[in-house]
Amino acid sequence: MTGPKIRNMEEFASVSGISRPTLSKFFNDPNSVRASTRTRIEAALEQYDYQPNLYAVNQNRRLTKNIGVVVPYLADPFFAKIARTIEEQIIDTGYRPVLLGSHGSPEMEIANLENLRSIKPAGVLLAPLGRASDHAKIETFCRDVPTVMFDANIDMIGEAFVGSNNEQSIGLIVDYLCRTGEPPCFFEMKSPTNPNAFKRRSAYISAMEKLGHSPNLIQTEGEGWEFEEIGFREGMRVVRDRNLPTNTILCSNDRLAIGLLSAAFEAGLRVGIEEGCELRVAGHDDHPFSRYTCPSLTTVSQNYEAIARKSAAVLLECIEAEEAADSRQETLFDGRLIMRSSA
Amino acid sequence: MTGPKIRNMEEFASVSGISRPTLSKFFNDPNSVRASTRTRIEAALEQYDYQPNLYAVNQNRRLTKNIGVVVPYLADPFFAKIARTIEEQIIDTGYRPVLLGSHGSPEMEIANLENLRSIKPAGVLLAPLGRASDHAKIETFCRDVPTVMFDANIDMIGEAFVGSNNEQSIGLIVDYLCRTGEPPCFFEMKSPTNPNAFKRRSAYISAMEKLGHSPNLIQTEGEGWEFEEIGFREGMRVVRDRNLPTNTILCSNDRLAIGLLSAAFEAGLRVGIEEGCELRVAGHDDHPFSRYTCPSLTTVSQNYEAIARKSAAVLLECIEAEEAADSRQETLFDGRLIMRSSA
DNA sequence: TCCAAAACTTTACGCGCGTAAAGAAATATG
DNA sequence: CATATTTCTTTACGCGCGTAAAGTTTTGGA
Repeated sequence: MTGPKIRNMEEFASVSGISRPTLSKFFNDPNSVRASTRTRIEAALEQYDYQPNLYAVNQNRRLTKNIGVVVPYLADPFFAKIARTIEEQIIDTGYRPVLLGSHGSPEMEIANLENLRSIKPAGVLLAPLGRASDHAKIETFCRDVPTVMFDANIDMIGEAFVGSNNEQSIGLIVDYLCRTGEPPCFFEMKSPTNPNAFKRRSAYISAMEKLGHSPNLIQTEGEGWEFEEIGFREGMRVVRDRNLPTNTILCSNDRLAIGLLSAAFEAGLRVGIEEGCELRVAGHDDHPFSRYTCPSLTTVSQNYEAIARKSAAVLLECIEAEEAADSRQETLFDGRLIMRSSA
Repeated sequence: MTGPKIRNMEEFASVSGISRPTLSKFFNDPNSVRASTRTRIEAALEQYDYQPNLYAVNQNRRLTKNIGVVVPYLADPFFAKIARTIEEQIIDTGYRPVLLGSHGSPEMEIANLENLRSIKPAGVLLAPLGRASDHAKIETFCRDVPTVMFDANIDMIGEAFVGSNNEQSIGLIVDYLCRTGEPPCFFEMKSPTNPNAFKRRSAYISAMEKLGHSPNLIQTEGEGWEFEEIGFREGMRVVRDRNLPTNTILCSNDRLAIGLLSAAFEAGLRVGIEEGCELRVAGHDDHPFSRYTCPSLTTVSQNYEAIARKSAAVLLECIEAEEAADSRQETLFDGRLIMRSSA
């Protein structure tokens, strides 16, 4: 960084003694040039600080190094965390992540994709809103740019899907709850925002039936992404009526459980596995805050680290293969039981 | 969208009957052309779907329409929310927000800024890490690109600062707590991650002294952004020792309070304003989850909507003025007391 | 109606880099 | 050491758009 400011690749070529086309190759992929010249270039880079103009590069390359990352709701710490992990993966492989949140809105989800189109991304990692998503438009988008879905699947759309094995994880916790107390009823939204909710519902039902219990669904009203609010409101009703068929509630996700726990607390209902508790509550996802609920929430954690790694890896494969895969692979990771004091 | 795909502005010029330079003006600012031609262009845009190549545009314009938004921690819903609001403001004014989170790391904060440099942003909205930030490097950055700080101030750096009036908001809640019960002690991190913490500490002290009480600080160990964890750990100690000089605790922020409440609950300590409660706990920020703590958290809300609007507005002024302001304005918004059941 | 000002068209160049082609130089192979 | 192969340099063009300059048309005010 001692020399004067370099204005363009031409100038850097003259001061470094390397021809511009070779430099161009180098910046595209440092390993595409001979080791000795690579060393020379890197030495020059230490002296003069230069980096290629991003816009000029991307205008001319047919594929940019940009990778879009779209999540349904950035204010949900779960998505913020998984997005962050994905970003790290992408950066490590030399690409540039572009993070966008859809704020729970299908229109914004499509707007985000259209926006990504204009930066010509090499690929996109999309955690779709799910049921509410505009499937047709997403499919159109996926035909143009390699897209891997994660967290929530949309059948047949995108190059691949990476997510959680809801069948396994719900089975795990239903199993645990039945083993340690009364079989759970299932607390969820009547028309869930998230498509995983449907998988979890049916996973709950089949897990219960396998154990010889009859499933019992508590379906709340409410739309949108204010899950705590919904869990709280409906939880108040459930708790007030006191007409539960069981003392154990399994929530479709942790955020509903957080609202429910809050309602139970306000109603003076003791929740937990300790002596004298009237209710057990369990969640799903191991939300960052579930450790600090009162009582702390028993739940099942998604392996979001693995999901992030795998989805990024699969997308990069697609990109480097430079052609649409002939088959659509789906990868599901198992959940892990997190035993705390609420159930 | 009926016609064939348009490849570039040249083509769009021929099909629309408008010359390319005029189109270029239009896309830069629709109001810079005569109303009649603007109508003609917009009519053509409805028929043929075309939008200028982002990279070609940005390569040649001396200033892009990009605006960087950097927050210290995206997984904190408070920052996710304020960032979202800022993004909306930016989009409304025809700019493109680029959202980056620093993940609590000073290195990543600088890396984010360097990254932004390469996309030549028209300006940047920065919520710095604060104490941990590399002040020198941030200052260097601010000399090159117009930057408005929000949430946390760094003295003399950036074009302006927009944030909360900690003096007022802490005064508000100290006042309330003293009025309705025992004067509070102050629960905070010994070496706080956030610079607002220092302001809040001194605001607490002066508010207490003004009311004729002697201030009392409980300073926890711990570094980083896992505030709930820190609040919980230290809360356990406080609760176990039971040697508080008062039954009222004011936390430096809601996330510490969330951890503290969790600790109190586990220790079987009843928190709240109701009959029979042993402890009152209050927070600061009106964190999205503070409504659902047990008991629900009494706190003071930051006017993040106003902060977001104002900081975006100030930055746009700077950008359109095209010169560094001669003075550095600081705008502080008042907080609002949110009374719930914890205090 | 006339005329100056405003807005437009035409023409042309430049931005910084990707990339193709042909020849020169450096390596690898026997 | 001679030759084949790889890698480099030189040269040249194109990407899509910003923008300046000069000439032409449109507009609006008196």
